[in-house]
Amino acid sequence: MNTLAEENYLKSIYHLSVNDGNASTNQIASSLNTKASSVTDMLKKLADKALINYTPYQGVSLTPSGEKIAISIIRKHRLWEYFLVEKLNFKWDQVHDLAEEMEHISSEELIDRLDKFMGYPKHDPHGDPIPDCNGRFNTHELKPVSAVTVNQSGIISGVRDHSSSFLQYLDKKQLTIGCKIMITDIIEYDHSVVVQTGNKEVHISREVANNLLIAL
Amino acid sequence: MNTLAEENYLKSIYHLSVNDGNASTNQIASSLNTKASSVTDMLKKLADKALINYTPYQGVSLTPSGEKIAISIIRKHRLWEYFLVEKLNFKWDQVHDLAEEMEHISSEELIDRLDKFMGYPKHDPHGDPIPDCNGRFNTHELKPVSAVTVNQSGIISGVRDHSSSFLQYLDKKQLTIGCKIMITDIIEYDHSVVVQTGNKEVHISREVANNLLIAL
DNA sequence: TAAAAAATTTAGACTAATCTAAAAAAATAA
DNA sequence: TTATTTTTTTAGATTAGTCTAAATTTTTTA
Repeated sequence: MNTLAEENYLKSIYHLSVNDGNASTNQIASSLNTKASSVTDMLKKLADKALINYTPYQGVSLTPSGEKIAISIIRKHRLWEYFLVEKLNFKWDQVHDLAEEMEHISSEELIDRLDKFMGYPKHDPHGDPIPDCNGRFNTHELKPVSAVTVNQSGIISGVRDHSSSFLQYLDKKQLTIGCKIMITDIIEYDHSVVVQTGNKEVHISREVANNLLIAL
Repeated sequence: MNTLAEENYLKSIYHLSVNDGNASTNQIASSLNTKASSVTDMLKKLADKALINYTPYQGVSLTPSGEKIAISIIRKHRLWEYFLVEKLNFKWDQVHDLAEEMEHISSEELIDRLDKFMGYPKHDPHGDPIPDCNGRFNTHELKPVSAVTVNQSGIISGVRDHSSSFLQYLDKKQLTIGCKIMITDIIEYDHSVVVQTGNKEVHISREVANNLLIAL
Protein backbone atom coordinates (compact mmCIF):
# COMPACT_ATOMS: atom_id res chain seq x y z
CA MET A 1 0.00 0.00 0.00
CA ASN A 2 1.01 3.58 -0.54
CA THR A 3 1.05 6.46 1.88
CA LEU A 4 -1.45 9.28 1.73
CA ALA A 5 1.23 11.63 0.42
CA GLU A 6 2.23 9.22 -2.34
CA GLU A 7 -1.38 8.84 -3.41
CA ASN A 8 -1.84 12.59 -3.59
CA TYR A 9 1.25 12.97 -5.72
CA LEU A 10 0.13 10.28 -8.14
CA LYS A 11 -3.30 11.85 -8.44
CA SER A 12 -1.81 15.28 -9.05
CA ILE A 13 0.59 13.95 -11.68
CA TYR A 14 -2.29 12.16 -13.37
CA HIS A 15 -4.40 15.31 -13.62
CA LEU A 16 -1.49 17.46 -14.74
CA SER A 17 -0.39 15.07 -17.45
CA VAL A 18 -3.81 14.36 -18.95
CA ASN A 19 -3.01 16.67 -21.85
CA ASP A 20 0.67 16.43 -22.69
CA GLY A 21 1.50 13.27 -20.78
CA ASN A 22 4.03 15.11 -18.64
CA ALA A 23 4.07 17.07 -15.38
CA SER A 24 6.75 19.46 -14.13
CA THR A 25 8.12 19.77 -10.62
CA ASN A 26 6.71 23.25 -10.20
CA GLN A 27 3.28 22.31 -11.49
CA ILE A 28 3.09 19.48 -8.99
CA ALA A 29 4.30 21.73 -6.20
CA SER A 30 1.69 24.34 -6.87
CA SER A 31 -1.13 21.82 -7.27
CA LEU A 32 -0.24 20.23 -3.92
CA ASN A 33 0.55 23.48 -2.13
CA THR A 34 4.05 22.36 -1.34
CA LYS A 35 7.60 23.35 -2.34
CA ALA A 36 9.53 22.23 -5.38
CA SER A 37 12.24 20.71 -3.19
CA SER A 38 9.69 18.53 -1.43
CA VAL A 39 8.38 17.42 -4.80
CA THR A 40 11.83 16.42 -6.00
CA ASP A 41 12.27 14.23 -2.92
CA MET A 42 8.97 12.52 -3.49
CA LEU A 43 9.60 12.04 -7.21
CA LYS A 44 12.73 10.07 -6.38
CA LYS A 45 10.73 7.90 -4.06
CA LEU A 46 7.97 7.27 -6.58
CA ALA A 47 10.55 6.55 -9.27
CA ASP A 48 12.22 4.01 -6.95
CA LYS A 49 8.84 2.33 -6.64
CA ALA A 50 8.49 2.34 -10.43
CA LEU A 51 5.29 4.38 -10.27
CA ILE A 52 6.63 7.25 -12.38
CA ASN A 53 9.23 7.83 -15.10
CA TYR A 54 11.56 10.48 -13.80
CA THR A 55 14.60 12.04 -15.41
CA PRO A 56 16.00 14.97 -13.37
CA TYR A 57 15.02 18.36 -14.83
CA GLN A 58 12.75 16.70 -17.40
CA GLY A 59 9.44 16.35 -15.56
CA VAL A 60 7.61 13.10 -14.95
CA SER A 61 5.01 10.78 -16.38
CA LEU A 62 3.14 7.92 -14.77
CA THR A 63 4.10 4.32 -15.44
CA PRO A 64 1.23 1.91 -16.07
CA SER A 65 1.22 0.86 -12.42
CA GLY A 66 1.31 4.48 -11.26
CA GLU A 67 -1.57 5.32 -13.55
CA LYS A 68 -3.54 2.38 -12.26
CA ILE A 69 -3.23 3.67 -8.71
CA ALA A 70 -4.10 7.22 -9.77
CA ILE A 71 -7.23 6.09 -11.58
CA SER A 72 -8.26 3.97 -8.61
CA ILE A 73 -8.05 7.04 -6.37
CA ILE A 74 -10.02 9.12 -8.86
CA ARG A 75 -12.65 6.37 -9.01
CA LYS A 76 -12.95 6.46 -5.25
CA HIS A 77 -13.13 10.24 -5.18
CA ARG A 78 -15.92 10.41 -7.73
CA LEU A 79 -17.94 7.56 -6.29
CA TRP A 80 -17.82 9.10 -2.83
CA GLU A 81 -18.86 12.45 -4.30
CA TYR A 82 -21.80 10.76 -5.95
CA PHE A 83 -22.71 9.07 -2.67
CA LEU A 84 -22.53 12.32 -0.74
CA VAL A 85 -24.80 14.13 -3.17
CA GLU A 86 -27.25 11.37 -4.07
CA LYS A 87 -27.55 9.58 -0.74
CA LEU A 88 -26.64 12.16 1.89
CA ASN A 89 -28.09 15.19 0.10
CA PHE A 90 -25.00 17.33 0.08
CA LYS A 91 -24.82 20.05 -2.55
CA TRP A 92 -22.33 19.71 -5.42
CA ASP A 93 -20.25 22.55 -4.03
CA GLN A 94 -19.83 20.85 -0.63
CA VAL A 95 -18.38 17.49 -1.51
CA HIS A 96 -14.94 18.02 -2.97
CA ASP A 97 -12.99 18.33 0.28
CA LEU A 98 -14.89 15.49 1.92
CA ALA A 99 -14.11 13.23 -1.02
CA GLU A 100 -10.43 14.25 -0.87
CA GLU A 101 -10.37 12.55 2.50
CA MET A 102 -12.57 9.57 1.63
CA GLU A 103 -10.67 8.69 -1.55
CA HIS A 104 -7.87 7.30 0.62
CA ILE A 105 -10.00 4.58 2.22
CA SER A 106 -8.04 1.67 0.89
CA SER A 107 -10.50 -1.18 0.34
CA GLU A 108 -11.28 -1.90 -3.31
CA GLU A 109 -14.02 -4.29 -2.31
CA LEU A 110 -15.71 -1.52 -0.36
CA ILE A 111 -15.65 0.81 -3.32
CA ASP A 112 -16.90 -1.87 -5.71
CA ARG A 113 -19.82 -2.56 -3.37
CA LEU A 114 -20.51 1.15 -3.06
CA ASP A 115 -20.52 1.37 -6.85
CA LYS A 116 -23.06 -1.45 -7.03
CA PHE A 117 -25.17 0.04 -4.22
CA MET A 118 -25.54 3.24 -6.21
CA GLY A 119 -26.29 1.48 -9.50
CA TYR A 120 -22.94 1.97 -11.23
CA PRO A 121 -23.19 5.71 -11.90
CA LYS A 122 -21.29 6.94 -14.95
CA HIS A 123 -20.65 10.54 -13.85
CA ASP A 124 -20.01 12.33 -10.59
CA PRO A 125 -21.98 15.42 -9.50
CA HIS A 126 -19.63 17.68 -11.48
CA GLY A 127 -20.05 15.67 -14.64
CA ASP A 128 -16.69 13.94 -14.49
CA PRO A 129 -16.71 10.33 -15.67
CA ILE A 130 -16.39 7.62 -13.00
CA PRO A 131 -13.89 4.87 -13.90
CA ASP A 132 -15.32 1.35 -13.60
CA CYS A 133 -13.70 -1.34 -11.44
CA ASN A 134 -11.20 -2.01 -14.24
CA GLY A 135 -10.24 1.62 -14.47
CA ARG A 136 -12.02 2.21 -17.75
CA PHE A 137 -14.10 5.29 -18.49
CA ASN A 138 -15.22 7.37 -21.46
CA THR A 139 -13.15 10.51 -21.84
CA HIS A 140 -16.12 12.67 -22.69
CA GLU A 141 -16.00 14.96 -25.68
CA LEU A 142 -16.84 18.24 -24.02
CA LYS A 143 -16.08 21.77 -25.10
CA PRO A 144 -15.71 24.86 -22.98
CA VAL A 145 -18.47 27.34 -23.68
CA SER A 146 -15.71 29.74 -24.71
CA ALA A 147 -14.93 27.52 -27.71
CA VAL A 148 -18.43 27.41 -29.13
CA THR A 149 -19.83 29.64 -31.88
CA VAL A 150 -22.95 31.79 -31.73
CA ASN A 151 -26.30 30.02 -32.13
CA GLN A 152 -24.91 26.65 -31.14
CA SER A 153 -26.66 24.89 -28.28
CA GLY A 154 -25.72 22.03 -25.98
CA ILE A 155 -26.10 20.45 -22.56
CA ILE A 156 -23.99 21.61 -19.63
CA SER A 157 -22.03 18.47 -18.81
CA GLY A 158 -18.97 19.39 -16.82
CA VAL A 159 -16.81 22.01 -15.12
CA ARG A 160 -13.10 22.63 -15.16
CA ASP A 161 -13.03 24.45 -11.83
CA HIS A 162 -14.34 22.48 -8.85
CA SER A 163 -14.08 25.30 -6.32
CA SER A 164 -17.21 25.91 -4.29
CA SER A 165 -17.23 29.59 -5.22
CA PHE A 166 -17.44 28.74 -8.91
CA LEU A 167 -20.10 26.08 -8.35
CA GLN A 168 -22.16 28.40 -6.18
CA TYR A 169 -21.96 31.04 -8.88
CA LEU A 170 -23.27 28.53 -11.43
CA ASP A 171 -26.10 27.61 -9.07
CA LYS A 172 -27.06 31.26 -8.78
CA LYS A 173 -27.11 31.64 -12.54
CA GLN A 174 -28.97 28.33 -12.91
CA LEU A 175 -26.19 26.91 -15.02
CA THR A 176 -26.03 23.38 -13.64
CA ILE A 177 -25.24 19.95 -15.02
CA GLY A 178 -27.92 18.79 -17.44
CA CYS A 179 -29.23 22.26 -18.37
CA LYS A 180 -29.70 22.91 -22.05
CA ILE A 181 -28.18 26.21 -23.13
CA MET A 182 -27.71 28.16 -26.34
CA ILE A 183 -24.90 30.60 -27.03
CA THR A 184 -26.66 33.74 -28.28
CA ASP A 185 -23.81 36.23 -28.42
CA ILE A 186 -20.07 36.53 -27.94
CA ILE A 187 -18.75 39.98 -27.04
CA GLU A 188 -15.64 40.69 -29.12
CA TYR A 189 -14.21 43.18 -26.66
CA ASP A 190 -13.76 40.92 -23.58
CA HIS A 191 -14.76 37.49 -24.96
CA SER A 192 -17.67 37.32 -22.54
CA VAL A 193 -20.59 35.19 -23.62
CA VAL A 194 -24.37 35.55 -23.55
CA VAL A 195 -26.20 32.27 -23.13
CA GLN A 196 -29.88 31.40 -23.18
CA THR A 197 -30.94 28.99 -20.41
CA GLY A 198 -34.61 28.15 -20.09
CA ASN A 199 -36.32 31.45 -20.73
CA LYS A 200 -33.53 33.60 -19.32
CA GLU A 201 -30.47 35.20 -20.84
CA VAL A 202 -27.31 35.03 -18.76
CA HIS A 203 -24.15 36.98 -19.35
CA ILE A 204 -20.96 35.19 -18.30
CA SER A 205 -17.35 36.28 -18.36
CA ARG A 206 -14.66 34.73 -20.51
CA GLU A 207 -13.25 32.99 -17.44
CA VAL A 208 -16.58 31.39 -16.56
CA ALA A 209 -17.10 30.36 -20.17
CA ASN A 210 -13.70 28.74 -20.10
CA ASN A 211 -14.54 26.63 -17.06
CA LEU A 212 -18.02 25.55 -18.14
CA LEU A 213 -18.13 22.49 -20.40
CA ILE A 214 -20.94 21.49 -22.71
CA ALA A 215 -21.83 18.53 -24.91
CA LEU A 216 -22.99 19.71 -28.29
CA MET B 1 -7.97 18.58 14.58
CA ASN B 2 -6.06 15.59 15.88
CA THR B 3 -3.75 13.23 14.08
CA LEU B 4 -4.67 9.67 13.28
CA ALA B 5 -2.28 8.41 15.95
CA GLU B 6 -3.76 10.69 18.59
CA GLU B 7 -7.26 9.54 17.74
CA ASN B 8 -6.25 5.91 18.04
CA TYR B 9 -4.67 6.52 21.44
CA LEU B 10 -7.77 8.31 22.72
CA LYS B 11 -10.01 5.51 21.52
CA SER B 12 -7.79 2.88 23.07
CA ILE B 13 -7.68 4.76 26.38
CA TYR B 14 -11.45 5.09 26.30
CA HIS B 15 -12.00 1.37 25.82
CA LEU B 16 -9.41 0.40 28.40
CA SER B 17 -10.75 2.73 31.04
CA VAL B 18 -14.46 1.91 30.64
CA ASN B 19 -14.34 -0.22 33.78
CA ASP B 20 -11.93 1.32 36.27
CA GLY B 21 -11.58 4.76 34.68
CA ASN B 22 -7.85 4.24 34.21
CA ALA B 23 -5.51 2.81 31.58
CA SER B 24 -1.86 1.79 32.02
CA THR B 25 1.00 2.41 29.64
CA ASN B 26 1.44 -1.29 28.95
CA GLN B 27 -2.26 -1.87 28.35
CA ILE B 28 -2.29 0.90 25.79
CA ALA B 29 0.89 -0.40 24.17
CA SER B 30 -0.50 -3.87 23.75
CA SER B 31 -3.88 -2.67 22.49
CA LEU B 32 -2.19 -0.53 19.84
CA ASN B 33 0.56 -3.02 19.00
CA THR B 34 3.24 -0.56 19.88
CA LYS B 35 5.94 -0.20 22.53
CA ALA B 36 5.58 1.25 26.01
CA SER B 37 8.17 3.92 25.26
CA SER B 38 6.17 5.13 22.28
CA VAL B 39 3.10 5.27 24.47
CA THR B 40 4.86 7.40 27.07
CA ASP B 41 5.83 9.91 24.38
CA MET B 42 2.29 10.15 23.13
CA LEU B 43 0.83 10.42 26.62
CA LYS B 44 2.92 13.52 27.20
CA LYS B 45 1.62 15.01 24.00
CA LEU B 46 -2.01 14.23 24.82
CA ALA B 47 -1.54 15.60 28.33
CA ASP B 48 -0.11 18.82 26.86
CA LYS B 49 -3.28 19.11 24.81
CA ALA B 50 -5.35 18.54 27.95
CA LEU B 51 -7.00 15.45 26.47
CA ILE B 52 -5.83 13.11 29.24
CA ASN B 53 -4.88 13.28 32.90
CA TYR B 54 -1.39 11.90 33.15
CA THR B 55 0.82 11.44 36.17
CA PRO B 56 4.03 9.54 35.35
CA TYR B 57 3.91 5.89 36.47
CA GLN B 58 0.25 6.25 37.46
CA GLY B 59 -1.59 5.53 34.23
CA VAL B 60 -4.03 7.87 32.51
CA SER B 61 -7.66 8.84 32.30
CA LEU B 62 -9.48 10.92 29.70
CA THR B 63 -10.43 14.51 30.41
CA PRO B 64 -13.94 15.54 29.34
CA SER B 65 -12.61 16.90 26.05
CA GLY B 66 -10.58 13.75 25.45
CA GLU B 67 -13.62 11.62 26.15
CA LYS B 68 -15.71 13.68 23.78
CA ILE B 69 -13.26 13.01 20.97
CA ALA B 70 -13.06 9.31 21.82
CA ILE B 71 -16.84 8.95 21.78
CA SER B 72 -17.06 10.80 18.48
CA ILE B 73 -14.64 8.32 16.95
CA ILE B 74 -16.57 5.39 18.37
CA ARG B 75 -19.78 6.88 16.98
CA LYS B 76 -18.17 7.06 13.54
CA HIS B 77 -16.81 3.55 13.78
CA ARG B 78 -20.15 2.05 14.70
CA LEU B 79 -22.17 4.03 12.15
CA TRP B 80 -19.80 3.01 9.37
CA GLU B 81 -20.03 -0.62 10.50
CA TYR B 82 -23.80 -0.36 10.34
CA PHE B 83 -23.59 1.18 6.88
CA LEU B 84 -21.26 -1.51 5.61
CA VAL B 85 -23.51 -4.32 6.82
CA GLU B 86 -26.94 -2.83 6.15
CA LYS B 87 -26.26 -0.97 2.91
CA LEU B 88 -23.29 -2.69 1.32
CA ASN B 89 -24.12 -6.22 2.51
CA PHE B 90 -20.86 -6.98 4.24
CA LYS B 91 -20.94 -9.69 6.90
CA TRP B 92 -20.46 -8.70 10.56
CA ASP B 93 -17.06 -10.37 10.64
CA GLN B 94 -15.76 -8.29 7.69
CA VAL B 95 -16.37 -4.74 8.82
CA HIS B 96 -14.14 -4.05 11.79
CA ASP B 97 -10.92 -3.24 9.94
CA LEU B 98 -12.73 -1.21 7.31
CA ALA B 99 -14.41 0.87 10.00
CA GLU B 100 -11.06 1.37 11.75
CA GLU B 101 -10.05 3.30 8.67
CA MET B 102 -13.34 5.09 8.07
CA GLU B 103 -13.72 6.30 11.65
CA HIS B 104 -11.01 8.87 10.95
CA ILE B 105 -12.97 10.71 8.27
CA SER B 106 -13.22 13.99 10.08
CA SER B 107 -16.50 15.60 9.08
CA GLU B 108 -19.16 15.59 11.81
CA GLU B 109 -21.77 16.81 9.35
CA LEU B 110 -21.08 13.83 7.14
CA ILE B 111 -21.55 11.41 9.99
CA ASP B 112 -24.73 13.13 11.17
CA ARG B 113 -26.16 12.88 7.66
CA LEU B 114 -25.10 9.25 7.45
CA ASP B 115 -26.87 8.65 10.77
CA LYS B 116 -30.05 10.24 9.41
CA PHE B 117 -29.75 8.34 6.10
CA MET B 118 -29.78 5.06 7.99
CA GLY B 119 -32.62 6.03 10.31
CA TYR B 120 -30.63 6.70 13.48
CA PRO B 121 -29.71 3.11 14.33
CA LYS B 122 -29.19 2.40 18.02
CA HIS B 123 -26.77 -0.53 17.74
CA ASP B 124 -24.01 -1.59 15.40
CA PRO B 125 -23.83 -5.07 13.82
CA HIS B 126 -22.06 -6.43 16.90
CA GLY B 127 -24.70 -5.10 19.26
CA ASP B 128 -22.63 -2.17 20.54
CA PRO B 129 -24.64 0.98 21.20
CA ILE B 130 -24.15 3.87 18.75
CA PRO B 131 -23.67 7.25 20.47
CA ASP B 132 -26.02 9.95 19.17
CA CYS B 133 -24.75 13.26 17.81
CA ASN B 134 -24.40 14.55 21.36
CA GLY B 135 -22.33 11.56 22.39
CA ARG B 136 -25.12 9.99 24.47
CA PHE B 137 -25.90 6.30 24.40
CA ASN B 138 -27.40 3.65 26.67
CA THR B 139 -24.74 1.53 28.31
CA HIS B 140 -26.64 -1.67 27.84
CA GLU B 141 -27.09 -4.06 30.71
CA LEU B 142 -25.66 -7.20 29.24
CA LYS B 143 -24.19 -10.26 30.91
CA PRO B 144 -21.65 -12.69 29.53
CA VAL B 145 -23.20 -16.13 29.11
CA SER B 146 -20.56 -17.34 31.56
CA ALA B 147 -22.25 -15.33 34.32
CA VAL B 148 -25.73 -16.73 33.85
CA THR B 149 -27.25 -19.63 35.83
CA VAL B 150 -28.80 -22.79 34.42
CA ASN B 151 -32.30 -22.51 32.96
CA GLN B 152 -32.08 -18.78 32.44
CA SER B 153 -32.78 -17.54 28.94
CA GLY B 154 -32.08 -14.33 27.08
CA ILE B 155 -31.35 -12.67 23.76
CA ILE B 156 -27.85 -12.59 22.31
CA SER B 157 -27.14 -8.87 22.22
CA GLY B 158 -23.42 -8.30 22.06
CA VAL B 159 -19.90 -9.68 21.87
CA ARG B 160 -16.74 -8.81 23.75
CA ASP B 161 -14.39 -10.08 21.06
CA HIS B 162 -14.77 -8.48 17.63
CA SER B 163 -12.24 -10.67 15.85
CA SER B 164 -13.49 -12.24 12.67
CA SER B 165 -12.50 -15.71 13.82
CA PHE B 166 -14.77 -15.40 16.85
CA LEU B 167 -17.63 -13.96 14.81
CA GLN B 168 -17.30 -16.65 12.17
CA TYR B 169 -17.40 -19.29 14.91
CA LEU B 170 -20.63 -17.76 16.23
CA ASP B 171 -22.09 -17.77 12.71
CA LYS B 172 -21.29 -21.45 12.38
CA LYS B 173 -22.97 -22.22 15.69
CA GLN B 174 -25.89 -19.95 14.77
CA LEU B 175 -25.29 -17.80 17.80
CA THR B 176 -25.89 -14.36 16.30
CA ILE B 177 -27.28 -11.07 17.52
CA GLY B 178 -30.99 -11.33 18.23
CA CYS B 179 -31.11 -15.09 18.80
CA LYS B 180 -32.98 -16.27 21.85
CA ILE B 181 -31.00 -18.80 23.85
CA MET B 182 -31.40 -20.75 27.07
CA ILE B 183 -28.57 -21.98 29.26
CA THR B 184 -29.31 -25.65 29.84
CA ASP B 185 -26.16 -26.82 31.56
CA ILE B 186 -22.87 -25.59 32.97
CA ILE B 187 -20.04 -28.11 33.19
CA GLU B 188 -18.31 -27.77 36.58
CA TYR B 189 -15.02 -29.20 35.38
CA ASP B 190 -14.09 -26.65 32.67
CA HIS B 191 -16.89 -24.07 33.02
CA SER B 192 -18.08 -24.80 29.52
CA VAL B 193 -21.74 -24.11 28.84
CA VAL B 194 -24.52 -25.91 27.02
CA VAL B 195 -27.07 -23.58 25.42
CA GLN B 196 -30.32 -24.22 23.61
CA THR B 197 -30.78 -22.15 20.45
CA GLY B 198 -33.84 -22.75 18.32
CA ASN B 199 -34.19 -26.52 18.38
CA LYS B 200 -30.48 -27.22 18.70
CA GLU B 201 -28.17 -27.68 21.66
CA VAL B 202 -24.76 -26.06 21.36
CA HIS B 203 -21.79 -26.67 23.61
CA ILE B 204 -19.50 -23.68 24.02
CA SER B 205 -16.23 -23.25 25.91
CA ARG B 206 -15.77 -21.00 28.90
CA GLU B 207 -13.89 -18.54 26.69
CA VAL B 208 -16.70 -18.30 24.20
CA ALA B 209 -19.26 -17.95 27.01
CA ASN B 210 -17.19 -15.13 28.39
CA ASN B 211 -17.23 -13.21 25.12
CA LEU B 212 -20.89 -13.70 24.30
CA LEU B 213 -23.25 -11.19 25.90
CA ILE B 214 -26.98 -11.63 26.46
CA ALA B 215 -29.87 -9.50 27.64
CA LEU B 216 -31.96 -11.41 30.15
C1' DT C 1 11.40 -4.38 54.65
C1' DA C 2 15.03 -5.45 51.56
C1' DA C 3 15.74 -7.86 47.13
C1' DA C 4 13.83 -9.20 42.80
C1' DA C 5 10.64 -8.53 39.20
C1' DA C 6 7.67 -5.79 36.53
C1' DA C 7 6.26 -1.51 34.70
C1' DT C 8 7.43 2.87 33.07
C1' DT C 9 10.27 6.55 31.55
C1' DT C 10 14.43 8.61 29.44
C1' DA C 11 18.05 8.86 26.00
C1' DG C 12 19.34 8.56 21.57
C1' DA C 13 18.38 7.05 16.91
C1' DC C 14 15.46 6.25 12.67
C1' DT C 15 11.92 7.19 8.79
C1' DA C 16 8.58 9.92 6.13
C1' DA C 17 7.48 14.20 4.74
C1' DT C 18 8.28 18.58 4.87
C1' DC C 19 10.97 23.20 4.89
C1' DT C 20 14.73 27.11 3.71
C1' DA C 21 18.77 28.40 1.46
C1' DA C 22 22.26 27.51 -1.78
C1' DA C 23 23.89 25.30 -5.99
C1' DA C 24 23.22 23.63 -10.54
C1' DA C 25 20.91 23.04 -14.91
C1' DA C 26 17.82 24.61 -18.51
C1' DA C 27 15.40 28.12 -20.90
C1' DT C 28 15.16 32.81 -22.47
C1' DA C 29 16.77 37.15 -23.98
C1' DA C 30 20.10 40.50 -25.35
C1' DT D 1 26.43 32.95 -27.95
C1' DT D 2 26.91 34.91 -23.71
C1' DA D 3 24.26 36.74 -19.78
C1' DT D 4 20.15 36.62 -17.18
C1' DT D 5 16.19 34.48 -15.48
C1' DT D 6 13.62 30.53 -14.32
C1' DT D 7 13.33 25.90 -12.94
C1' DT D 8 15.00 22.16 -10.53
C1' DT D 9 17.94 19.77 -7.42
C1' DT D 10 20.97 19.27 -3.37
C1' DA D 11 22.24 20.09 1.40
C1' DG D 12 20.99 20.38 5.86
C1' DA D 13 17.37 21.04 9.35
C1' DT D 14 12.66 20.06 11.52
C1' DT D 15 8.48 17.49 13.20
C1' DA D 16 5.57 13.39 14.27
C1' DG D 17 5.71 8.97 15.42
C1' DT D 18 8.15 5.16 16.19
C1' DC D 19 12.03 2.04 17.91
C1' DT D 20 15.89 -0.25 21.14
C1' DA D 21 18.49 -0.11 25.14
C1' DA D 22 19.39 1.77 29.50
C1' DA D 23 17.79 3.94 33.67
C1' DT D 24 14.34 4.64 37.04
C1' DT D 25 10.20 3.88 39.71
C1' DT D 26 6.70 0.90 41.50
C1' DT D 27 5.07 -3.49 42.85
C1' DT D 28 5.67 -8.00 44.45
C1' DT D 29 7.69 -11.46 47.07
C1' DA D 30 10.48 -13.74 50.18
